[in-house]
Amino acid sequence: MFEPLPAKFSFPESEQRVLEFWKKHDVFARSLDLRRDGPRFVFYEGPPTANGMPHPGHCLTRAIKDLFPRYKTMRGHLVERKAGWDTHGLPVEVEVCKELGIHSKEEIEEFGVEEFVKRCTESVFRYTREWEEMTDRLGFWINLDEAYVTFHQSYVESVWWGLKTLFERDLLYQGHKVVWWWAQGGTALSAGEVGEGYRTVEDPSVYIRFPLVRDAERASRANEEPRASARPVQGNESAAAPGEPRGLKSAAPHEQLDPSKPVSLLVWTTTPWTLVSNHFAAVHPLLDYALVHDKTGDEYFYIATDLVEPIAEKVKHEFEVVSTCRGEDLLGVRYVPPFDVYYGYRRSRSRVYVLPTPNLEPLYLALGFDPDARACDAKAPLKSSGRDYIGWRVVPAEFVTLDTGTGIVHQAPAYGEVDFELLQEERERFIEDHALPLLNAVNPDGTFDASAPAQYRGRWVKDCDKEIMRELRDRGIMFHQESVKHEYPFCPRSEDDPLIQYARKSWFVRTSKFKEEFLKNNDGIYWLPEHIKEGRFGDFLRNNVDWALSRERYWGTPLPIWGCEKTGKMEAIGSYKELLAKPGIQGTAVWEEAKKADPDLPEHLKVHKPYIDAITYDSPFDTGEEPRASARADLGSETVTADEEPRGLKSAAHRPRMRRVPEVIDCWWDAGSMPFAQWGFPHVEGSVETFAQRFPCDFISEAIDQTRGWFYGLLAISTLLFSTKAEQDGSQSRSWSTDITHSPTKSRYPMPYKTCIVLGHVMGEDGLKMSKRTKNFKEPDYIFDHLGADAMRWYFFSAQTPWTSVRFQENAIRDSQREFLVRLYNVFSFFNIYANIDGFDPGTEGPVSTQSVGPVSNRSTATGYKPVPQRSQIDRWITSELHRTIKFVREALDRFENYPAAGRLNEFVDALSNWYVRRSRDRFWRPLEGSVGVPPASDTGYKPVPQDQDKWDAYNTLHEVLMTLSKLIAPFTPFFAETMYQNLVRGQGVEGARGQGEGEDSLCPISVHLCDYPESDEALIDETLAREMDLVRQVVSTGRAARTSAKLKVRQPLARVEIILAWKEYESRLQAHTGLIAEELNVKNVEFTHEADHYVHYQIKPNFKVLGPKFGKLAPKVGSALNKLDDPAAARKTLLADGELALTVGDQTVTLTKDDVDIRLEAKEGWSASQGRVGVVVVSTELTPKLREEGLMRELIHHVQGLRKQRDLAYEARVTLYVTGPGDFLDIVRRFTDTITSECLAERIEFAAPPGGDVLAVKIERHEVKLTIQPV
RNA sequence: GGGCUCGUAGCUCAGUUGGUUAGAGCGCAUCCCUGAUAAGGAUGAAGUCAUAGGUUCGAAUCCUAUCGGGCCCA
Repeated sequence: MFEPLPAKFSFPESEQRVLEFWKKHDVFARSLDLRRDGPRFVFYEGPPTANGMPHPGHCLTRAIKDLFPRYKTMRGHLVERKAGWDTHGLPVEVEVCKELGIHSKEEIEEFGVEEFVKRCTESVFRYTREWEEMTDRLGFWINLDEAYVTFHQSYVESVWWGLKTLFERDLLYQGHKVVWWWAQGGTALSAGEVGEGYRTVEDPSVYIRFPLVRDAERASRANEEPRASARPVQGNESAAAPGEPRGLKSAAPHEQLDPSKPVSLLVWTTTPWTLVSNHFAAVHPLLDYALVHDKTGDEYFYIATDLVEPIAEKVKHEFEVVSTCRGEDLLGVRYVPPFDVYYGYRRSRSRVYVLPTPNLEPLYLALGFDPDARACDAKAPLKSSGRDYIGWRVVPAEFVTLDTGTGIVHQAPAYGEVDFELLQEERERFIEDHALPLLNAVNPDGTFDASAPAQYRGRWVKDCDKEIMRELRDRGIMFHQESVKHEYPFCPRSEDDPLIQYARKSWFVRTSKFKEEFLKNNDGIYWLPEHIKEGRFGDFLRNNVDWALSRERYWGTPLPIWGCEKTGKMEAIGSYKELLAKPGIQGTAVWEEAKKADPDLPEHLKVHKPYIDAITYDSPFDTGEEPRASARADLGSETVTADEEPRGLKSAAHRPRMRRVPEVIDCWWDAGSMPFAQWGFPHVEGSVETFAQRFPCDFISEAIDQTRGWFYGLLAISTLLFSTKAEQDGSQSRSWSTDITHSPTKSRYPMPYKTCIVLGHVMGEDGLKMSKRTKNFKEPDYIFDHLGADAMRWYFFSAQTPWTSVRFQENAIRDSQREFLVRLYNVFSFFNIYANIDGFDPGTEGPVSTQSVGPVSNRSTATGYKPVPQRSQIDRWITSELHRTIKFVREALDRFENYPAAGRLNEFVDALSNWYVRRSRDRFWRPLEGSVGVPPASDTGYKPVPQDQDKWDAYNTLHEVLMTLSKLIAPFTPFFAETMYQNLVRGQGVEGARGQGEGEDSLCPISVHLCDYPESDEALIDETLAREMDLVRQVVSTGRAARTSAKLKVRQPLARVEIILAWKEYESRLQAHTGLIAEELNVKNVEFTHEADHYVHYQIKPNFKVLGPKFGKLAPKVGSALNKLDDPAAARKTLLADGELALTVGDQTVTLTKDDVDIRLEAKEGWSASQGRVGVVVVSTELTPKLREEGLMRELIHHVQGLRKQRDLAYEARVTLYVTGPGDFLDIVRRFTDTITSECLAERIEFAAPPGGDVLAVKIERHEVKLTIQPV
């Protein structure tokens, strides 16, 4: 007995019961236990952040992450799944700021870092419950109880270990980076965040004069060597001879002019505030530049030659080109910038001088090379010998274009990435890096600092634009001013704050040194889709730049570097324990007191700001040597610096202390460290071994935006720490990694993951990005409650390849559910109903095999069991289809291709429902021999009799198929699979399932998820039968079309169909199935006709695939000649008889063979015929009286069945049928009494008016008939 | 602005190495069937394969450019 299914089956409700069942029996844990000795399949969970509600996109990721581990588990692997939470980063801080109603870093400091950080820990777990519920409800099996958490002490210390290793290998260093800076928030934003915040705004667009310094030195040289002739064209090499300032050798056109004439570079900018910090003017060395005479203002300008006309037109001035030159001729030309603050700066002569701002320190230091000069005249020594000016001269740059501006670009390296790179290039020419200062008149909070002109100090730079422009106009520097609309980024979290590009000191990891290793590693990764490997990801690796690691924020893994306050020398710390073991440790009390004051404070916070910052220790670097001033700034000192009086002297009485640098690190680094940090490697006991067993990983999957996030982080960090190159680098930490990389069982590449499925994004109902504002998507919970988790999962798996973006549409999910799950449910329910009616027993004495169905399966105790090969054709056919499907699905899943696998399952269920069950229905309905309709319960001692064998074959086959299917779909739709399994195999609904261990043995696990994945049995696959059945289905489909066109209902039996096949060999395939075709088409006879010219036209079509290569240019002509054949039927005969056909094409004759052409059939008009791919089917429309009578009988049965349904009678209920009507009709009914009573489960037919009750009056053809049924 | 990717029926998507007649499902319309009923079947309408060039005997497919969407980076 199978637990009867409810009248109204609800997927969501049944899923709830399955969830309870899993929980009650701890099925996930048992599925792991079961495979304890199996080979590992390593899965890494990319940690989500739980500070927001989970949305449909997260469901997709989690569905895919569940599918393959479930599959691998059923294939015998041990697939541990450790969850993780990403808890650090700016988004968390911003979320907390929002709650607190604060904004800037100052406000955070004011609020208190201690409390702030505590709030962050609370914020990141705000939605943990929702996340856990979603995870659970979706059926994503993952160990949430032992999740790794990136802010936990053991995790942080693991990350520290990695960073220390890199620091000691000189792979972690400090440098500058120009970032998109949110000044009000005091932080850099990630590219993604910047991308979100672009808006169209109107900004000033100004053309500015940079008057030239009429350099006497240069001019005299120019006179000696007027216009040097041919020069090499390569930018940098060209201009400067060794030891000479660049450009000095060449002569620029203006040097021929009268020195009293005003000559300027004309530059363009949209950010006037950056002019204060101007350092260079850049030209493209290979572009043409013109010296123009502006007749309107009687002055001279340099601009790019191609822009002379557009600019003249724009400003409505009359320009005259005096002469032209290459950009490289201008290199080294000096100019006067708009502001004097740096240009005119002079190093103080006084012994003690306090700089007004730390931003001046670089300039102050740079002037050390030429202490007596004003900055504009200062020179510093070059590597090549000689000296060059430290600024305010023309430099070469490849990035200069003619798209906008003047072809001469104002350079303020502190506020532009390319500007900054250019500064670095210039620096390369000098012996000392700091010979060229980074000029920066802006504080990190976006206000002008004390080095800026007095009227702008302390004000937000963008607010000063207008006044700066007015000043420049007043001073005659402004040449032209307008405004321009363009895209400019704003802070996406605080929409009124424009971002600025701003150079910050930052810590970098030298990833670029490992580019080759990355690529080698990438080479072995199996990417889906494939193009990621060489495309997006490969490109990213090839263009690798050093990882900017540090963040000037509060909530993140603290950078574990302590520096000597005196010497600036630094060292890295690998763990908290290591830190506490340092000599002269101080500051631990801060944490202890905080903990005492608030015992609930998470212990993990002690490795975080601000507590960790309080810990200092004695410097090991106090060797008495002089400090380097530049080193002092590395400790984040913003304090005033005095000449020759280093800050350290203040504490000279004490031993110098080691203090932590202030930064925290990029949270992507946290996530990328998870392969080892999730185990607390190497500090936690046993973690080295644990890690070694679980590295590298077999499978990860996240959405495409993780390419440069987690995917890169994982690969980069693992390669840096554990690759061959890492070993060669050598370090004291090497012993850790050798354990991993020397393990003979692990291949060195790829690491840290072997397969990566890159998912597309989930879109809203309208195909656009999901948006909380427009609410263009349904919440996951809504789908769970209305359609169920399986429906959502199936939609994700089956609707498209996982890497295309998918619309989250309720209707689409419902449709895919209907197509697969509902259809499958119908079959399942059909089986359930009739198996119970007939008392089919799947075999209770021996357990059902967990292995796939096959001749060896332990099912011999099932009612009427017979091995598959001895069963009927259709049973063998569906079993064969099942095993072909198993094979296909396994192969697809082994390649991590869920989409084709799901598609194949869908096709199988369609074949099962629309062919097997439909074709086999009457086998299930037929009464058991001698039962007189009363089904024998299995306990009445019923013994199968031979007459019933076909019925039991059908039950066995369908049961085997459904049972196997439940396992096959288990990784995809785990809930419904469980429901089916419990019902079919365990013989009950999940809620009634036997308790743990009870009635269970190795062959009958209590859950489908503890079963092995079905194996395909080649012996049961019959490819020939599959092809035949395919052909039959096509013929039947064609035949039905023919009936439709003749307007003959399928109920009406017909005398015969004729099948005309395009190819003779099809006939032999169909011969064995004529009975089936006859039944399906409700005809008495099936005939094959070969020469049927009266039914069909023949067409001889060119087969270009063969003709093309054979005839080349003649092929189209041969083709059209074939299409224009006068008598294709005759040509066909010739071809069939002789094997070849001569054809005249133009003036030549060609010979065609059978392979050169395609013969097609087309039904002639006037026949009830229809054509399909295989041929033409013609139905005979002639109705004999006998056929007509049969049709009437079927019509009658149809109405009776309608009545049964209308009365809601049980399927097996017996009735008495009352019929009245015309005598001739009743005669027919009498003749068919046997058929009617059997089909309608009628005990007898009364030809009398019924004794009351509902009477159905119908018209059957021309007969008025009254019908009534009464249950017996 | 650069890189990657996609653009095929009203919608969602297939379309293998180029082969002349571009498919499926859903939806729609008409009809049928109904003892699986949240079903099932048949037929039909619907496509300048984003656009423009090129290569080729032949292009949805290969090449180039353009337009549009997405993602990543500037």
